[in-house]
Amino acid sequence: MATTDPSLAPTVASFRQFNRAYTRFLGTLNDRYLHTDFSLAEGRVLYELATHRSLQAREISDVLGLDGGYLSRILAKFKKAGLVSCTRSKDDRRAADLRITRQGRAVVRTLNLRADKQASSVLEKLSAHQRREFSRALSAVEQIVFDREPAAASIVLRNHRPGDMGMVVHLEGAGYVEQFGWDNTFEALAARIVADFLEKFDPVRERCWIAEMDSRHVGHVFLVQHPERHDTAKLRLLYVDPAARGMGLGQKLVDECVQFARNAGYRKITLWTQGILTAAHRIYQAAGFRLMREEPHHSFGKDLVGQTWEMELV
Amino acid sequence: MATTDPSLAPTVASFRQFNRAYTRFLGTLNDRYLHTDFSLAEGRVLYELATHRSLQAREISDVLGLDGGYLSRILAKFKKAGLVSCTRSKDDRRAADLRITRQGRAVVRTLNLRADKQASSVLEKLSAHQRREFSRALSAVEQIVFDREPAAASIVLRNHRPGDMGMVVHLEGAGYVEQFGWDNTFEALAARIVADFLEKFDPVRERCWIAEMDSRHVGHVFLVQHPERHDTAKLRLLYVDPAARGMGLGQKLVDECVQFARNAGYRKITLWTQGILTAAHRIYQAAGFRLMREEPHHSFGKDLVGQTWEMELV
DNA sequence: GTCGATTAGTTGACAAGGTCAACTAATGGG
DNA sequence: CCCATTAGTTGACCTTGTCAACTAATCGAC
Repeated sequence: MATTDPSLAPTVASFRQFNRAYTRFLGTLNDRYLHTDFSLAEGRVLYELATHRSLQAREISDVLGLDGGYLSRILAKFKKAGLVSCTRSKDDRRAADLRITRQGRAVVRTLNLRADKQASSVLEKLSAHQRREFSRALSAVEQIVFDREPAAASIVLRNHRPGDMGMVVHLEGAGYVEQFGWDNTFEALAARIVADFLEKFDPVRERCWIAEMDSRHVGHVFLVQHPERHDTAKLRLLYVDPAARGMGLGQKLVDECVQFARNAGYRKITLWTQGILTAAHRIYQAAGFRLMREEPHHSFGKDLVGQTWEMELV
Repeated sequence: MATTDPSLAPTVASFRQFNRAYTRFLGTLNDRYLHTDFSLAEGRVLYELATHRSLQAREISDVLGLDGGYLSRILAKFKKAGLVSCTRSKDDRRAADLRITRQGRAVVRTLNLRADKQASSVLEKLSAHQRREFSRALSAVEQIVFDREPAAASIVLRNHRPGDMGMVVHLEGAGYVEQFGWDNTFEALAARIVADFLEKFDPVRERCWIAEMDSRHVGHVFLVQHPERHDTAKLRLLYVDPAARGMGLGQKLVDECVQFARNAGYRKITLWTQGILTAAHRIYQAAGFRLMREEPHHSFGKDLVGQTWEMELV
């Protein structure tokens, strides 16, 4: 029965401690649902009704996993209080179409207001930076605990802001070391690239895109002026975090670069990459790049094959 | 009633969503407490008894916030099952000293094992990197939601690893921009400093310390060889995150530097800082540095006063 | 069409978890 | 010594939620 990996132990311990503490926290939070006459289950039913034009009891009990009998009584209470109206369904005369009434909506508004105020009271003392950190942490926990597949739609591209270059170096450094066992001279290279980028940054001819998912930095790419040739752009530091793989993010980032380069008047884009980064090659190929040269070299503590890819812009 | 800051709204929304989801998660998690014959409350009482040699009912109900009558019944059940023994207290013959029995401990072990297994089942598919991220995220959430004062004891100093330099740049870049309104040329400078550090790193004469609190990077400092003078060390990039202020971390980091410099045979340590960083000055002063020179300069988008501090090592 | 299986919703019975107040017995301060 | 207080127990009761039996409508197969 050697089911549990012992190296997981510290994580398990903090996870359990967190769960204990959060159980207590949510207990007081949901205590007599925000000091109203509603139970948590009732609140959830009302919320469900408020977010749909019309529902049947069946659908509610399915979604919320409530016992049919229990739900029936909750709905009876709501009907009596005038919070929902109930008409026999046209299609199926066993079922009843439930709709929230004007009063029902008023109650939901009150509940929402209270819940918002309650949440704010915990969060109001946070600085803007802490707020971002907090959102990021919540989404990280959710993703792992609920095994949530992140939605591609929730990824936002934006330009760089202070602090971003550091994250770029961090992700590149930690990522390639973990995945390919490179040493930290690679991190040094990344740091130098971003330092150069910031210092010589020409907003008309150069750009950096940061991909964020729920405020978390999950990818990036740079397009910069080639140091020697004025009509050539260089694509650098393309990165997609493991948390956001398989969502076409790499392609999206490269496409942004190509489009920008075209608009900026470049005639050619070039990039340098490594032979082992096959996932990236597919992206470059799909975007229209072609492999021009390969040369072996020893860098980052490994024997690697450097590749130069190019793309002519029409 | 304009109590709530509107810019907090997105954070509040994700916080509430998280709470809803976590309520459900903990509900299934604690459902009939791990499929044993114990309720969650019973489990907590037993846990409390297992972690203390001897307790009185009063203490338990205080700590766990349980109703006295309810607790009494829970304890009656435990006594009947032989999980706790109960002797009238010597000091106060109203009260009873409760102790967990051998059988009781066996039950706790079983519960713990199950809880561990359950937690592992959520976490086992994580990579080492994700595990660290997860621990970090949990501790960030805890700190904000439970307003936990971090314990100075929980801060660990270690040397740099891959990914750390990026975090250094990130924290410096985001931190000084947020606090003092500097522009991102400062981040560029930080990136260049860490790139130089990694490339020329001499482990005998140079060092970087990373301060971690619950796996989160909350501070750092560098001690490097002075570029011109062989007998002089340079202290660079001292940083203490707002989350770890007031715990003497800055002092601890500087002291580490001084001690290392002494052991490495340096005769002098020098550092360059800015006039507005008064909190840091106190630390340097306390460590034995003296302000040598000041000169105004325009950098990072601001008018600043550069300061050179030095310390002779005996 | 019609018959049996299925489904929507309701209802009664009941169990688990938890609260409240009254009670006993011991303590402790004036 | 007396009265207010405290530790713990117990009975009454409430809320939440489950289960199974029930009615009424529907659906599919023949």
